[in-house]
Amino acid sequence: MENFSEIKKTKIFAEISENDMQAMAYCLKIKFANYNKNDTIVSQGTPAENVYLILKGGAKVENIDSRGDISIITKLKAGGVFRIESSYSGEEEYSEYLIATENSLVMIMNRHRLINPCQNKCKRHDIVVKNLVKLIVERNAELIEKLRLLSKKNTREKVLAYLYRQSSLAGAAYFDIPYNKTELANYLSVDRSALSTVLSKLKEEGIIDFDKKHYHIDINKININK
Amino acid sequence: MENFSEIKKTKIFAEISENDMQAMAYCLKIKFANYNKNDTIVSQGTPAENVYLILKGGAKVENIDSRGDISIITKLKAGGVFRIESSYSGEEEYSEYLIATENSLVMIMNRHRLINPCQNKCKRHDIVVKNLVKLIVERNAELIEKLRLLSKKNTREKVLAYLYRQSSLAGAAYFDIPYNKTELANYLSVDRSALSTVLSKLKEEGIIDFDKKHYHIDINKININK
DNA sequence: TAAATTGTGTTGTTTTTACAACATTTTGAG
DNA sequence: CTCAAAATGTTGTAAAAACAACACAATTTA
Repeated sequence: MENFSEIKKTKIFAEISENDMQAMAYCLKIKFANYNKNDTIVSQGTPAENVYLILKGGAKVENIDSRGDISIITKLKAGGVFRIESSYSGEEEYSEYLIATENSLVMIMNRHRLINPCQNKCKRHDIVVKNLVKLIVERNAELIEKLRLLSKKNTREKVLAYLYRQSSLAGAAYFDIPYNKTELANYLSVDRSALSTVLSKLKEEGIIDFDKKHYHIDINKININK
Repeated sequence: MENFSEIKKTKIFAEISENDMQAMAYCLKIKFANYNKNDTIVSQGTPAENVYLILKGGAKVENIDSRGDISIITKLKAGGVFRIESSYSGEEEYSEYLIATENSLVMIMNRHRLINPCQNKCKRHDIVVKNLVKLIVERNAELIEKLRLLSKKNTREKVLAYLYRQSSLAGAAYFDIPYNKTELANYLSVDRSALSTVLSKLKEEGIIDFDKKHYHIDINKININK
């Protein structure tokens, strides 16, 4: 099957055989599309019909509010799914937009079919639904984590909480983050130059160090200069 | 069955008959507990084993960070479920705590049993699991909504976005919110007195009006004085 | 590789916030 | 109903953030 080598690497279809995937393709109204870097894959406000699975490349999910402020919701790598929760929700239009951050291959599936695939109650559908729910719950945990960040009352706390978290996830004091400074500012919902100032201050204090997207955090110093 | 009249009012067990509920009680290790106002129902940091369904009364979900700052996550009414997503996630301990805001009756269920109830693959379990997923997705939408609020860059925008949303949900320019001023400040992660100042200013400008938990918002004026 | 675009750090100014302290008002318990 | 506790609005001050403008560095792309 077309692109199956990528499909089987994703969490949502991990345990599905090529034959089963073939069978589901029609059922889920699967389509494939290629996008160039910076292409808009989904616009904010368009009717929510599909779920988008990144097979190759990467994309970022953003939201623009009535004031024109952009807020980065998250970044998706291969295997990531855009609006996965929309499969179960009744949302009528996408409240976010999706932009390719690299040249990408995307698999597009009908969101209704995904949870109620077809008449044949075959086992593969159960697996997909179960994986889907697992992904939604993971997304939920991510959202809670981000809420915890944004609840911090100043930029310094936000940055430290974010970096500490990334360090924990990486299991090391040295780690890479997926955002450049401008994007990090958007992600944390703070002004870019203010973020830059805070980062410089933290570096000067020896609490963190960074170069490009590569960071180091000295955990022992976090609580000392609070 | 004990408390069945309350149970059948909840979204999660809505379509379940009394007999089926009876049968599930053992399976889900159901227990009931009464709490007085301000009682702690679940402490932050305790091992995550159960899911808590409010049958009567109400409760609030809060989080306290390492700095001691309290942040109100949400308020639950009858039918609300605490840590519903924990049933599917691998979290080891509760990262939030739950406090009764009124005298409350709570149903406690084993989180693992809830999604993998028992050997008998009876239909009622499917229904519960489906409802569970629906609730998780709703929770997901709530989280996204709150993220949108906290992404606003100042208190005024946060307040207006919050009130506008509540007004939309109520379908009216006059509406009640579940929070008093102190709680609203925690919910929006801003200083209470700063919130008070902003609210007073908005009232003075004629954009909003309020008394206790009752609010009015003049939608036409929101974008004019931005 | 050169030119254009994007990213980054810095600085000064203005606005907003947090913080603290206080006087009232409201609420709730006994 | 009374009294203590909690909530609320206000104010002044200090800290922090947003904003804007700029120089330079890094990255793209033609």
